[in-house]
Amino acid sequence: MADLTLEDIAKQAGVSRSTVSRVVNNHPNVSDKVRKRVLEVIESTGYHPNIAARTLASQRSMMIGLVVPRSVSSFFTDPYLPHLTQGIAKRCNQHNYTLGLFLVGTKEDEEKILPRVSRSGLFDGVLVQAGHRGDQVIDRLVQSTIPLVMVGRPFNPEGISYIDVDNIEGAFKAVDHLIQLGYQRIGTITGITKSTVGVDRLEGYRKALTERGRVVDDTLVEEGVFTEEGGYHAMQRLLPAKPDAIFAASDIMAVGAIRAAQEADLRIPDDIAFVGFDDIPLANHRYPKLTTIRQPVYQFGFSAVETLIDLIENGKEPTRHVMMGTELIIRDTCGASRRK
Amino acid sequence: MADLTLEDIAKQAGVSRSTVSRVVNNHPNVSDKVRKRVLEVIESTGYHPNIAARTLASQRSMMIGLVVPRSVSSFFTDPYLPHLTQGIAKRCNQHNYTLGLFLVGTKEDEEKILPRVSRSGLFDGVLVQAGHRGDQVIDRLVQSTIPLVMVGRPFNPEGISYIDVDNIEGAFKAVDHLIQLGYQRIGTITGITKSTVGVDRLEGYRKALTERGRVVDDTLVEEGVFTEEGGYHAMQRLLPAKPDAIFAASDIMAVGAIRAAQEADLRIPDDIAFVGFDDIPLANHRYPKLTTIRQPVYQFGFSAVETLIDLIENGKEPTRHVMMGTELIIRDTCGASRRK
DNA sequence: GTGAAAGCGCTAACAG
DNA sequence: CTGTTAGCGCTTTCAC
Repeated sequence: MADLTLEDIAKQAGVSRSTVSRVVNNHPNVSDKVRKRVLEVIESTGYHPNIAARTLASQRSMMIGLVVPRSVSSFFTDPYLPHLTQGIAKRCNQHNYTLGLFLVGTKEDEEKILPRVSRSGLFDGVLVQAGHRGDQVIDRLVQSTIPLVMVGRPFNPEGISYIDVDNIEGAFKAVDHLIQLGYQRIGTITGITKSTVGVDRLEGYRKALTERGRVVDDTLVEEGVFTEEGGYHAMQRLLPAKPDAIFAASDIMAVGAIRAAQEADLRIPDDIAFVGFDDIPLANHRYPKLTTIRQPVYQFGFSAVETLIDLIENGKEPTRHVMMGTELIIRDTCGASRRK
Repeated sequence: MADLTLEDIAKQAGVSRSTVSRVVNNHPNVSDKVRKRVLEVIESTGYHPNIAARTLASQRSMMIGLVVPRSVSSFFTDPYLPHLTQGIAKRCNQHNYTLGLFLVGTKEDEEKILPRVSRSGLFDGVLVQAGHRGDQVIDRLVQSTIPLVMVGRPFNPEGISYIDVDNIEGAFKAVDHLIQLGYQRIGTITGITKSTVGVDRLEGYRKALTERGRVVDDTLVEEGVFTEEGGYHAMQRLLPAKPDAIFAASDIMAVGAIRAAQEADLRIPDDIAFVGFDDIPLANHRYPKLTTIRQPVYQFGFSAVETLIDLIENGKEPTRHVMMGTELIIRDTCGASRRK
């Protein structure tokens, strides 16, 4: 049971260590007879290869790391990351990779984590969630030679593989929907504009208004951090401008914004409409239910893992960019059912 | 930069490999002079030890795994696990441990994950979130010889170290609070009673009623899964019994229950009061704000890691049991401010 | 198709 | 205090 080695199995099966190794690794050059015998011994003994030894000898660990930078503060506030992590974990399992998790909370964490993930050969590759412009961890990881895939477009994407949705287009759909419904004073709560998501969704908002011949009124634009409270406070700042509809750059901010509106005795969607972004489970579990732009977060995880494994096995060049689609999900807060 | 070995450093510093190893591992028997010289070479070359080699030679990987069983379905639905994971990750960093994440989603995952975590020597120990009675993963992990700490009390705790809160006492506090406020028909939405949390919080509910001379009315008790929808549906079943207060065994269920009550045109807390359990961030970001029992989830993570490292370094015997405190957080949904 | 042998990079006695 | 010497358990040429 405990601590069997290749040698032990070899002895019991009456073959050499190499042969057992070949069997374990599914190499072709083993006769069916021998293979069967070895497999039986392995089965009956419950042997499992020692991963550290295998890693040392093969220079492949079959482990990848997921790094969540410090500037991604919302790990347990927003279901986005848990959801992404699930997708990643699932795909790792399917490919027999083990997932290492690195949540960077402080400068101190940063120093401890970086060497462990970028050198030392323990990880074959790294997944990094995009964060704010200038995040140390991201920059330093990108500079290292380890295969790397970012989830979310970085500001400076040269030479970096990443997966993302078209945030401009997604935001465009949201705002255009509000325009079609006849709202006149459409405001937006942008995410942090130190992130590409924040910038892109704001641009989508602008683009929709402009293309429909509206003017962008800066008093209707407020920046918030990507949290419930961020949305709440941004909405409070927005209220004096009397918007009749809001596009919030994330569902969780939309939830906060709605709370602010409700506290100001506004009815939703009669007095003010909302569209969010993400389609988190809560969006469909609120009262009223949130109209939003769905992005396939779980699939991000799948795609990120696939891409990373591709990089590991086939080299980092050329750079891979995967773009995934978004979808407008119409529910109650946009007022579509009453307006049209 | 790339692929330096101990040998390289030794050569450059003019010492033996062992000496460099001693310096790297902070062994005492090295003269200050030599230590300094070696450290300089390490610094200037950017050398980092190869972890696989170290693991193989020392039989210690400095890695622990976190296993989330299949029966814990709410990984991205409830902030509990993300929060716990954060605490664990933080403590791992501080102790220079690397965290491996295993989310068991399907039977298939189970088969792939178990050998990777229980044998193969890759992990020095495992943290397991408690799940339902009879969960395969938990049982099989417990049977293996790997050091293991459960987060949450298992049904059969013999020989198993775990950390938990006193759920009976916590639920007691919640229900007693409602009793003190004068509510007469106090119902409860229990969690899944295939879990110890579910069982214990129900027992706390019963105990509070009984100790205050009330009778437990089974029509006021409904079981739900630990999700928003679970709470929503349980509440719908509870409504005909006309409760005037509800203790929900988790905040997320309370949120669902409140939605059901609101859809039935009940005002909160005037028509019906609510107390939850957990104190998730949302509890304080809802309108009205949720009265709840706070449990120190982040600290669970800390404590679990500490305990596991203790087990790894000092042996699994005797079994460790850590109990942490809960706290009643009074907000709006219990109606305390209006009643008293 | 199979075996022998040389490492992978490090730790840990054991000498000295 | 420092160096020498075995391994740790596996992969991977290279012969046969």
